[in-house]
Amino acid sequence: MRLVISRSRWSSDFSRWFDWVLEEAEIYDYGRYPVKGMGVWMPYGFQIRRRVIEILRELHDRRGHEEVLFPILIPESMLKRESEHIKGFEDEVFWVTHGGLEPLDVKLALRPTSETNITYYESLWIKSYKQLPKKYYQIVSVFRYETKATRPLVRVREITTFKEAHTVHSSYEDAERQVLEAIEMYKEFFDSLGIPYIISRRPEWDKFAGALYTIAFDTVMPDGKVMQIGTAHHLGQNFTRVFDFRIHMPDGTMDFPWQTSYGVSDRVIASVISIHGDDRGLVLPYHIAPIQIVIIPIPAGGEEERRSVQEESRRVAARLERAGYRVKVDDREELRPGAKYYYWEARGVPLRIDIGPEEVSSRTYTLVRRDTLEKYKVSEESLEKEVSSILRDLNSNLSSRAWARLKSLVKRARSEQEAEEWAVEKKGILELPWCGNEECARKTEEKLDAKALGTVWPPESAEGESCLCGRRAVAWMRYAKTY
RNA sequence: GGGGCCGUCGUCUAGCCUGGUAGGAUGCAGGGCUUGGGACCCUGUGGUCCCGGGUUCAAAUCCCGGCGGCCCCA
Repeated sequence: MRLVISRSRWSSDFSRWFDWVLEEAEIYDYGRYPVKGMGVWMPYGFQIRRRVIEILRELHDRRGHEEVLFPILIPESMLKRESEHIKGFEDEVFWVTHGGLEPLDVKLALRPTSETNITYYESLWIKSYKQLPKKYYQIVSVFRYETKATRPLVRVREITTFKEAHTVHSSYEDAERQVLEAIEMYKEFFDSLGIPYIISRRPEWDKFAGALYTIAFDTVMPDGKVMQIGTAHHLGQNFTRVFDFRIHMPDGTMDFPWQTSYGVSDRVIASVISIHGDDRGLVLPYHIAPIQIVIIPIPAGGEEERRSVQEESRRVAARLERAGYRVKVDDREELRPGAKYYYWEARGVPLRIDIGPEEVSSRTYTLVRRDTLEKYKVSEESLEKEVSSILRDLNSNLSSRAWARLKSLVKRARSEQEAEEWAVEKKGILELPWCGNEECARKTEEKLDAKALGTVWPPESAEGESCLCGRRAVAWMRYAKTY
């Protein structure tokens, strides 16, 4: 029997596919909790999440970031200190207004993000340029009172996995260097998960509330819509000024230091699930898979054969565990092998090993990789070598398949006609020459019924091109339907 | 922000229009028979019909409000 992978439901009915896979693979139980926009991480999903978080920790620690943990409640006066910041968030803050039966005299916000309370503490801890640069991060829940339709992991009211980094610097330039480091870190992070991305400088009117500028990572989901998966902000002195956070500078003066912040969220997990999946369910890169190898004993034949299949399965499991893999023998007697194949395929286990009387007598194993469903006959001696090479190949295949898809969905157009052709389907990202005027981009947004993501980053001049308005273009502006 | 659809065992769903015994499938548990791509048979288990109010002799069903989910448009 020849098995082929199919991705028709995955691409044409993505929304339902996504809900289905979260439930079927026991990742995130959404829609039953009696508070809108909140869900429950189930054990299997939690393990995936934990491994993704560990990658983030390792990355930040290695680059000199220190993990901290700030309170979840922020007093109103503190959150409102920076006026642009609060303007950007005020319509989506959850407020704690009572303690028991008593109304509080100071309202407390459930943090939507932590620039304010962290800056306040930095101002207490940091007195001199000699302490800089300083890089903190925390991985916490943040809350946003979403009024639009919510979606599991993508648009929720409790973002349960918010990695926010906050840094302090003695100059504008050093903070800018930090934004570049953040971009390098996120590239490394998304590359390790095989998630393809494009990097844009968000338009002025869509930057983070309180930032000088925002650099964003976006990816394209199976339905062709674009999702923001990471951002890095140069905060300038906006927050340090309002918290009167001044330090001793090398020249003996006192001045406000410069800051950056950058974050990723649950959406990373949503995208790793979505981008690599297929009609059978999840396909997980092996380093984040809770179970990397599942062994299915095929208990055919007589008593004798069945026992030797059992023993061989356990022996192989032990052997692979010694080699460092997370292995599971599915010896449930109530399910037949076929049902187990579907079960583990839905959960995205990267590699399956079938062991039946045939394998035992021929001293071979049958390996089936999840991404392509290809079968390999492997000799007893070469087991570890083959497993390792298949798993590495699976990861790189996931990545290149995803990158190829993303690249095919980024289109550069030069005329209104080409732009209109794109707008028929609106799949992926459209790049157009842009004159630099907000009004012009706004009009194009309206015309295309798409959102301006920002300009190509690193900056690429659009010399010789002209904007749709006829003026000389200065940059490439990206447009897309977004989540 | 605007519009539409929907909420019944863990899950999917019938019943609702035309008010009167909540039924099926799947899952789960036990047993039998099987086991190389979702087997089958028997038995059992499982429901505050989303919540609150109203109408009625009687509400899953009709009406109002709330909560929650999905889809489309902006």
